[in-house]
Amino acid sequence: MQSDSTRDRILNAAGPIFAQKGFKKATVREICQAAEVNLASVNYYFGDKSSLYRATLELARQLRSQEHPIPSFEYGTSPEEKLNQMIRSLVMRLLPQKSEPWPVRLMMREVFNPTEVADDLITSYFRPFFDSLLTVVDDVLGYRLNENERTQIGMSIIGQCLVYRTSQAMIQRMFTEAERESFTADQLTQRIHEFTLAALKGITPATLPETVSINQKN
Amino acid sequence: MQSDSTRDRILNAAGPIFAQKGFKKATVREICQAAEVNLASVNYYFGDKSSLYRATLELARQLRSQEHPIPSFEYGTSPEEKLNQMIRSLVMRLLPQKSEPWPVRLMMREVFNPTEVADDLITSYFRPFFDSLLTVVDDVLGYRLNENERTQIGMSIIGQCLVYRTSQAMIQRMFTEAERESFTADQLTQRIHEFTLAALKGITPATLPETVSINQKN
DNA sequence: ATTGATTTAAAACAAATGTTTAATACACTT
DNA sequence: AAGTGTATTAAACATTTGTTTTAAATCAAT
Repeated sequence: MQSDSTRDRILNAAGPIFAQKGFKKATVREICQAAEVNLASVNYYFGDKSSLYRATLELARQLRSQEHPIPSFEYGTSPEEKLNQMIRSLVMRLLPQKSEPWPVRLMMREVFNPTEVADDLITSYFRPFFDSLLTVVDDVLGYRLNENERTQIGMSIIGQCLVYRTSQAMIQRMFTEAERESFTADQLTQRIHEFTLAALKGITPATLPETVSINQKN
Repeated sequence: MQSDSTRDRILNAAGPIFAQKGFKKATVREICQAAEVNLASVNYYFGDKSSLYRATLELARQLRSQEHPIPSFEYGTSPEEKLNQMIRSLVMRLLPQKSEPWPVRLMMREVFNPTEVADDLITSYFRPFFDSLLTVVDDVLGYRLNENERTQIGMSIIGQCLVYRTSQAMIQRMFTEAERESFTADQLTQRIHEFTLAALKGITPATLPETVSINQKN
């Protein structure tokens, strides 16, 4: 199938444009011009603009998931080290890089300004990560908090990481370039890890039904 | 001047619509219909759509700033209590409420998806809050961290609060309605406060003049 | 090479939308 | 009451943009 050439050119051109401008602001003409194909090609190959968007998002997920899987830990990894890896994984995904791959940006856009494709993306991509993170929290604590507190602590952790993406605009305007350059993945990972670890160590389980000890202990 | 009537009707109608749909998706026709004025009135009174948007944002800021000033503390307030109040202030502003006032939503939209009016909004509205928060952090610690760490700890705190707004879509899809209902301002304030306080207490300052990382591997 | 399907190309179409115009109504002054 | 400046209205205009059409070109198989 040599259709590959044109169809793929559209897909590859649409990715960065959708990622940068979003579904509404990106125009079919713009995409076709970037792909150097005729205006009608989008409708020919994808039916309409929406379907092209879905196809682009699907491609993004494929490219991305094989690149940044949820961390899997080797036997013997300490809970603290697991937590560190989870945080690093989050920060690495979220931190806006110089040449940020468009799949990341597109998926982020979809998550924070969902159209209608977001459901699947979240349940199959973020939810598992979140659950995995909570398990690590259990590990660090040595016991499992009640659901409510457990969830909100998870939110506190990802909140610390997310803010560096969601508030990009704010950061850009609140800090000098020099300050911003210190926001490296390594440094942020370390700081968030330290902050979180200290918080977990110091937490007194607010609601104490008999906190059941879980996993390997015992 | 009975023009007041029409001009104000436009402004008041534009507020909620811009807040909900953003500048691009909100249409002049829609606004005029809601205001029950003629289509041409927007251009007659404001020149063009952009100017109307700016006027709306200006109104939003006026309405809002007199309602939620930065907390000022009475003499004798403990550092911990100050921190609690700052966090509460943030959470209250950020938590999506059932009947959320449109000025909040509009300003949030502008902050996270800035058009070009955002600069002023951030420097005059958020930056002072952030500085104030950092001062409270100094108080709680009893000393002042180096700029870098101090800033990033501030980010960790506001990140915990911001996430409940920026990730609304994610939250809606990751948690059941019952779980979400436990995300009350009071409870979140308490949790974030506890988490943050524990983190601050447990932090080992890397504030020595030389930036020596103290990551003690275990 | 012929034929039939597929792909590309240019133009046209239709709907949405910001803006302008030109006529009319209104209120207030003289 | 006439006049004048302001406010309102309906219609038109111009542009953008997603989509469709129709014809030409290309390719693969017989």
